[in-house]
Amino acid sequence: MSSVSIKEVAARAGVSPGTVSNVLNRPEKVAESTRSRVEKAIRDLGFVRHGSASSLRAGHSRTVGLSVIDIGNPFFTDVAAGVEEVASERGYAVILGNSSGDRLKEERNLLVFAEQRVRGVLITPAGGNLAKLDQLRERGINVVLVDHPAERADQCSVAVNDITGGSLAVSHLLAAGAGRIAYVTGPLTIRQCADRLTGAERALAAAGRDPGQALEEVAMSAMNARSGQQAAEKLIAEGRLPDAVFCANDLLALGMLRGLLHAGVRVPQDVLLIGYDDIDFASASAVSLTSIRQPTHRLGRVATELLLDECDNPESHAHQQVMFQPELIVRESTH
Amino acid sequence: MSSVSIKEVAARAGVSPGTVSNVLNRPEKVAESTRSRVEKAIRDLGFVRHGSASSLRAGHSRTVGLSVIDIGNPFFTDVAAGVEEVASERGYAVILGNSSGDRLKEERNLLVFAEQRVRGVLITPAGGNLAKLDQLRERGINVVLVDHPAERADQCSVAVNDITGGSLAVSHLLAAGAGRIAYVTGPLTIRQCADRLTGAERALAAAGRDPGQALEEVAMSAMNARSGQQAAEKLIAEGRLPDAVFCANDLLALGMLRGLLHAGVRVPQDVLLIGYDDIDFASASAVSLTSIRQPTHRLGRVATELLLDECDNPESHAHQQVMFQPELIVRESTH
DNA sequence: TATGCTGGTCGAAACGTTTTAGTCAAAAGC
DNA sequence: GCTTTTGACTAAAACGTTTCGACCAGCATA
Repeated sequence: MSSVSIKEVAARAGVSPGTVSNVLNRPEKVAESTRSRVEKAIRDLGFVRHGSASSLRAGHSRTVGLSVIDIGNPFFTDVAAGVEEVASERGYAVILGNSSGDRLKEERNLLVFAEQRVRGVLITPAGGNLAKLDQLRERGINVVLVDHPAERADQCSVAVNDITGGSLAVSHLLAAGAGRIAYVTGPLTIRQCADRLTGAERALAAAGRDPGQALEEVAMSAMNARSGQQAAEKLIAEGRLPDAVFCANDLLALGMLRGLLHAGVRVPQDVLLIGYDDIDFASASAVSLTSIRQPTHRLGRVATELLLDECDNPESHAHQQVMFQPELIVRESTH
Repeated sequence: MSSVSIKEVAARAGVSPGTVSNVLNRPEKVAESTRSRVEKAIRDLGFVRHGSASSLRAGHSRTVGLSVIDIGNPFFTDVAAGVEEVASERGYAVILGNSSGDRLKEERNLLVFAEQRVRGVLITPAGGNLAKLDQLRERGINVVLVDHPAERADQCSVAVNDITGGSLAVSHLLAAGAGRIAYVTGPLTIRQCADRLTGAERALAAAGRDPGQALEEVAMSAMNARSGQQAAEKLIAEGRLPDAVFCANDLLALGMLRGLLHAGVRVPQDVLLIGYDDIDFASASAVSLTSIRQPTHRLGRVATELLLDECDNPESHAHQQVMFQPELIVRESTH
């Protein structure tokens, strides 16, 4: 109820409001003695700066918006944790938006961000709203793309090379002796899924195989464990079990694993299995899962650092399109 | 850059700023013809209300703070998804804070929330900061406790009965023929862990067993899969494998499962296993996991509804301490 | 002694809304 | 036909900061 304002602090410390503001924002500008007097008044009165008033006058807030595709996916959760970490270190608050892959929902999130006059936006675009993002930029809100390489050079982005990832996975399967490989994926309209496929095909070509022969695509509509299990059942029912299965994410792979084991197919003896993302649960499954690790947490951290750098040093800031490299983590499922 | 204000909209529509504000906030108060004229001006100019200015003057923002203990835990993720859903429906933005179980970090989050003058706070307390929460309330910021029953009647809380949950788990194990049961848990200073133990003991007592005899506690410092596996290794090494294992959460249970299978112990033939939370991965593990389901998503939704009701209808609002009941989900691991 | 600096502080004008009291014309009540 | 009421709108005062020019004392320079 009783919100103490900067004026009351000023009165108690016997200075002007402007001086209190200086203590808050540029302590070095005010004399030691008055500073400590003001600080005491702040403590005594339990003063807390009014963020809205502050950002109204200052022209910018200390918040960033984060829009993710699926807060339930450990991949995004890890990213979010990294974002929150950096933002918190720098005194920024994170406004969370979950687009659920829905373009309209994502648009609503962006509107909320715009209303809050966030300092910047971190977004894994669900698709279709790239023009909206440019509008945000025109409004002076910086945008960093997360897990999505920027097409243009005038913006920052942070991503992981999915083509390399796909190659890593398939090369490993080939080295382990696989002949026919199934690629279990989500919709190929999802960039990540498509890129991983490209990588897989390149690895096959590099090994002298014909991708059209050696690789079978199994596209599911969702990318969760249920879909993975359905894919397993399908492969088994149709009697065309491959030597190895490459799943576009770990949730699919875990479902696949369960489906295979359930039908008495042994992993890795009968079928090799590799996932993608290396979520925590990948190592905890009954047959621990070989996977492609992405620096998820790092992704979130770097994206946020880039964003805040762009905010705090607008003229010295150089846009960067950071591309991380994925890493193969070998475990029981291909061993 | 070019932020259009309400004044410019007013000028273009040939009305006063106050009228534009009315169109925004109480459209029914303004005549049809002017309203549509103003709305057109808003669209033409791409006006977006300045949240800070709005909340400065109005005295309250349209944001809520959410402080969770571990954003990496699917339990909290599901809660957060529910929160985000309701908040978004009602036009509120969610400010996310991750306390990592750290009291200082939690305190920092609360400070950020206070600065942002959030309308309310949703928090799963990490411990020790309950006085700080009262301070928030004095400042007029409503607080709803999440997964933590309120001790006093003057506040809202949403929780799930962990005693019942513990009883459900152990009753089920007893019915399945278990004699000696191990309870693998995190620190018993965590309320949830302690309550689940209490429930377990009650179930034993109700079945005429002596809890001191039939139940062995194995307390680990962390509640993740790694700890679960360590617990399994410990039980096996010491040669005191029980008939059944009750884990205080699914992460522990998944680790336990892996540890047992790895050592050639069959689940459920040799040892029955039950977890807690029923996270998605529980059903996707190689031996699907019997677990205690909590209405996680619901928890988040109801907590947010309660909070926003308290904010929007301060006088008619009745504080509620909602207690949900957990549910036993039987799967292969006890079958 | 006059002049220019400098470090420290002050006062007041913003920032973009919301809200309250007030204006004014037209409709309604008697 | 006069007052009241109503409906639609306006003008201006807040809300709590930040920032900018002004100010002033003290000190060094000339």
